[in-house]
Amino acid sequence: MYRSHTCGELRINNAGNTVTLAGWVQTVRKFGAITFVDLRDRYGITQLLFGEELNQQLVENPLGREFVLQATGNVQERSNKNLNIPTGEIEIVVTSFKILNKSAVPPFTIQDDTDGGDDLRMRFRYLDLRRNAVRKNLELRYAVNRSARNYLHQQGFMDIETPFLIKSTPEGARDFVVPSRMNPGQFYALPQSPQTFKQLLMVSGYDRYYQVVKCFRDEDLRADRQPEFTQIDCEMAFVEQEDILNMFEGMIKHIFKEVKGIDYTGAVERMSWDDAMWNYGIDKPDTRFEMKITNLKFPVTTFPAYKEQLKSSPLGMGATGFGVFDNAETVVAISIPNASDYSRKQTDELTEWVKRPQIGMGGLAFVKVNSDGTYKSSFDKFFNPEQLKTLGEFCKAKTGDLIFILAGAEERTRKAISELRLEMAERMSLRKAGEFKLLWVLDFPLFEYGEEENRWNARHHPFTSPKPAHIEIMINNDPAIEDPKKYLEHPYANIKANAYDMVLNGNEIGGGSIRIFQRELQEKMFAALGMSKEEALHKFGFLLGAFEYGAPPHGGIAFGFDRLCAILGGSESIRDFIAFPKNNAGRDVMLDAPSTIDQKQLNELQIKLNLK
RNA sequence: GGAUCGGUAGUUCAGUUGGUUAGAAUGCUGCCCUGUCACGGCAGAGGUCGCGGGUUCGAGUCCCGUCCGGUCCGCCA
Repeated sequence: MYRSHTCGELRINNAGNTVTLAGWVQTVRKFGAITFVDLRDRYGITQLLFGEELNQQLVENPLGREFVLQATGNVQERSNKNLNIPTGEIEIVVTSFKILNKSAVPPFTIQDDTDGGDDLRMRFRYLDLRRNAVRKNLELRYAVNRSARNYLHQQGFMDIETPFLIKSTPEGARDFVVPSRMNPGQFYALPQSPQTFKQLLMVSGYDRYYQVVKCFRDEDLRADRQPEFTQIDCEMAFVEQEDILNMFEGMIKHIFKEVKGIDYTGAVERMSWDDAMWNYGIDKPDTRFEMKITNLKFPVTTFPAYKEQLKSSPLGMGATGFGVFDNAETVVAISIPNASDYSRKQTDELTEWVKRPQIGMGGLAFVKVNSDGTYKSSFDKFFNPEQLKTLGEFCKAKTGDLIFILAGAEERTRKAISELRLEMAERMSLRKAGEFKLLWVLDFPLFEYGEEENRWNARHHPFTSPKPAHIEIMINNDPAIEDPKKYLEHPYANIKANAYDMVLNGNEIGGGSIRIFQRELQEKMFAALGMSKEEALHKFGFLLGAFEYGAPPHGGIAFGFDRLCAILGGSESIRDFIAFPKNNAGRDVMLDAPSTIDQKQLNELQIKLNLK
């Protein structure tokens, strides 16, 4: 028996017991004749007291940081208690000890506030994982996993594993490929998601499926993106959108309750994609705060429903004399409350901020609504006080507001104002850490225009069904785009999908759709994406075939598990919620992977390298 | 594919307009210390300033290239 207790469980009522502990040496504090040792395991820290009679043994067997130590002794109440730790009222008076293993001096301190940098911590991830901060994240991850599984199990979902070695279908993301030794010249692909398998399971009658499953995408990384990542992947048969939204709203609320102790009361807010883009400039708005954008000018084709607003806008029709506005396709504004006292330095700094290549705007115009009711703008040369007042009122600006205005090409400008909105919210401390705000974004466009090939791409994926009312548009119109500049006028641009995203604090945490389940419509969809009949059969023949044998209506959703954990843990980066993550170049710096392979292996695979 | 920030002691960092022997904290080693828990005190060891080239009387500092790491844009159905 190595231990009778963990290092986290002994309390004052254990006083008098004889116990044996095993763990890692956190610190050694020597005081002449007596020595204190903090012994750590993943359950906590317990103080060991080595008395005078053990001095000689300690000289012969010196202890160092991270040594693995087994100690037997008696629990006693401390004379000086440490109320900062749960075991702080007691200590173990050691009677005998044994060094189970020595340790080299660790390259960084194993403490909550470690001195180790990110790179070093990743290289020695097995040491980093000993730290409380990282361990807490993995514990949170496990709690979320368990909670999701519990909920889904209660709801009758069945966990079914799907294969990792599958067929490459390079539609969306790049596939990771795996050469097949037994089939020279042929390759498996690792799944970007179990999408088609879960649909086949619906055809097979497993009408409630889920899996906490690894997915693989060979694309460039970000702080919140890894080449292999985990999804909570779910699918249901005989459901419509409303059923899915209710079921998975329930799941997230269940997780909030079990993991964070938060009662998320009331229904999750719902917003159409059009409204999200119109009011926030992005399809995943952070709704913890308002600060909606005002559309002063925009292409009618993008927002046909708002034609009237364009007419009433002070910039919408005709020339103002200010070229920046007059020449822009889109002009959008946000009012920042209580910011009219921003200095020249601050507005200059924000101007530089929007001019960075990542944002890419030409400049930043502003209007201050002064406390005396007057308006002061960065373009006073072109606008008289009356015009400024009209503009300010149109933006619904209040006294003390600072209105920022961006002008430029539709897509870029809308994205920029959305970034500026988040940046200003950050500066005004409106993105509160402990607050969680969920949102469903609905009615996404089914297609998006692909400039490179001048054709339609599936915005979600090619298995997403159109809104029932829009199926006719698809069937009755040719997908071909004659004039690339007028793609927005093509009937396909108006087709909305039965697709939905769940957004948490401005992060997409899940997305899904009601699927196509009839062969004809699925074929029509492949054709719309520029796939020939032969190509569709070659890539997805199995699915089209399955649809001929009684495919039920079905739909589903997948949650980004790593990201969900990171947000619940209050972090921007998902790496500390993954035990062994990759760096931003897709490398595992601990394993030093990827790496070259032996010529023997290449020969077996009949692969010849052709490196540039 | 692109932008940007960084790389100096085991570690985290400082290092001025280019100028004598490159510093601090922490860690490490040794000695002292019977109530610490970020213990304390004294002493000591520890550096190819990422790498290569260039400018210069002289480069950690300036220039070019390259490698490594962080963040972002493109990309991510």
